[in-house]
Amino acid sequence: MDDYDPHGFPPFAVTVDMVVFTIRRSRLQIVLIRRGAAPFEGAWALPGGFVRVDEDLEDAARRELAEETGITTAPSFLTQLRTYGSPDRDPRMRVVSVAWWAIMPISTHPVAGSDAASTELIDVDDVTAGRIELAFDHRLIVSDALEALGDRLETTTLATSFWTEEFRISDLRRIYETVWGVELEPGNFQRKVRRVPGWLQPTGRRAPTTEGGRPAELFRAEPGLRPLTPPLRRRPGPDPR
Amino acid sequence: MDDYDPHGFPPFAVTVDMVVFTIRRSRLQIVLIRRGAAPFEGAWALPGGFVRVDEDLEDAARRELAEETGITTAPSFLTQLRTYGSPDRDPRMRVVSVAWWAIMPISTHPVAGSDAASTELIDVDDVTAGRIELAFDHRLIVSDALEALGDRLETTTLATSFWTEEFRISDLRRIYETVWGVELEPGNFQRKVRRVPGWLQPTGRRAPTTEGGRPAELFRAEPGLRPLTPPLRRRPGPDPR
DNA sequence: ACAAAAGTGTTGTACTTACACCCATGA
DNA sequence: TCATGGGTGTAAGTACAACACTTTTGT
Repeated sequence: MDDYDPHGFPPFAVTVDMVVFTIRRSRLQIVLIRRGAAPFEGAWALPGGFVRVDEDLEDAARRELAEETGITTAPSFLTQLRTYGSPDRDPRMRVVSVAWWAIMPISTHPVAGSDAASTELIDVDDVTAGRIELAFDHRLIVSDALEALGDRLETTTLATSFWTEEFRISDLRRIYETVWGVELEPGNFQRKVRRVPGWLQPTGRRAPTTEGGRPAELFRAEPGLRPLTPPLRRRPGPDPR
Repeated sequence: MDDYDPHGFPPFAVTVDMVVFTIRRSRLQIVLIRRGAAPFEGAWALPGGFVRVDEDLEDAARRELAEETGITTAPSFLTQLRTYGSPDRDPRMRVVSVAWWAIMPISTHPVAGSDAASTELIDVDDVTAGRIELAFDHRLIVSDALEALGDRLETTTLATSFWTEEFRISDLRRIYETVWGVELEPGNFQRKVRRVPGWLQPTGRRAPTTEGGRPAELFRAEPGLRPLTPPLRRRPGPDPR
């Protein structure tokens, strides 16, 4: 930084973009908004916007999420993804965007239909498969965020951040299946997550049986985030043909 | 981004900072420069500087590394770390810095003493332990980069990027030991890395024996980067007391 | 012969997948 | 009774750490 020049620095705009994951009807979804102005007017886009000059980047992410979507509950998890700054990513000017990803607890998904009329929850599959067009490089950002989420599920207790209330082990399993796009053995999954000391706290209650079958035990998640030892491996074990 | 305002956006400076790892005399080191101007004049700092207005972020990182350190060989690995943008991280103005980390091959470490007189290779330990003071939040950036490096060694074949030429398996083991700060069983390590198909390519040659002992086989690394299956786990296996 | 590093063998334990099987409920 | 999902048992295979042991060089 020897060539530092406080008065002649190039003019950059700095924005934040947010990928907010939630689960609805066993489907992994993200929060999107409809753009009201050019470019990409009418297209779907991630919530986000300008960072203020005295504002921390993470604060900006939280603020823009609340302002643009009407979501008032704080995400149960929020972390930086990476920064996207290709010179041509915005047709009008040079924009560097710091992307974040987050998890919204499931109990708070009256999101769609909130006061922000243009806010919707969209299936991640529809985005990654290209059935939904996103503005700017937002489709790439969503792919990267999905990758990061999948990685964190392997090594940390993050998955339970999708609930503030009770859940069944099969609910937890469906998170993993949805994010990883695989099917997991119910029995083996059960044992693995139960073995993690302290993660799943028994409530003593049982779920009402909905489609037949033995009622499931209900658990509450340990608060906070911890590394999983051993990790829940994504790849189906060793398979060196 | 509905409140997009091309003419009134807040004035941000965007910089890049680089953490460039290399190994010298079995010690993990990073490239640092001496600052020639205020603030932090005379202090150590990471190479880095302003992103140009039409320049890709990664290109800026490579350019600043070359300009500030005189290092002409391209790093064998370069990836984004994260972005640091606390409002008070630079006392003069609002700066958002996109941090990167990289690996320099060992054979190219005539770096210290190159034409950039202020460039030095410094032990990472001296930085993380606070024996060397760094400008701005650069000590935090180094810690985060070290963490990221350790993680990648677990799951990818990245470690061999430290060499362009031949190396011994014990050289490779010392990388892991240095970055993770642990001692590894030579025999077990040997088997694990040999088991990865394609990673270590035999050259048929043997190292001259330096301190006695059977001469080691010399290997060359497979080009590119691959996931390690199974990963080389950092934690000493399962140990649930 | 001895020291030292390279590399292999072996054993007991942990973890995994696959799949059989039992449990507890509603219809 | 049957269907269904919840949950446990079990066996074969993989990976692991620990450590003994053999190999191959220099002195």
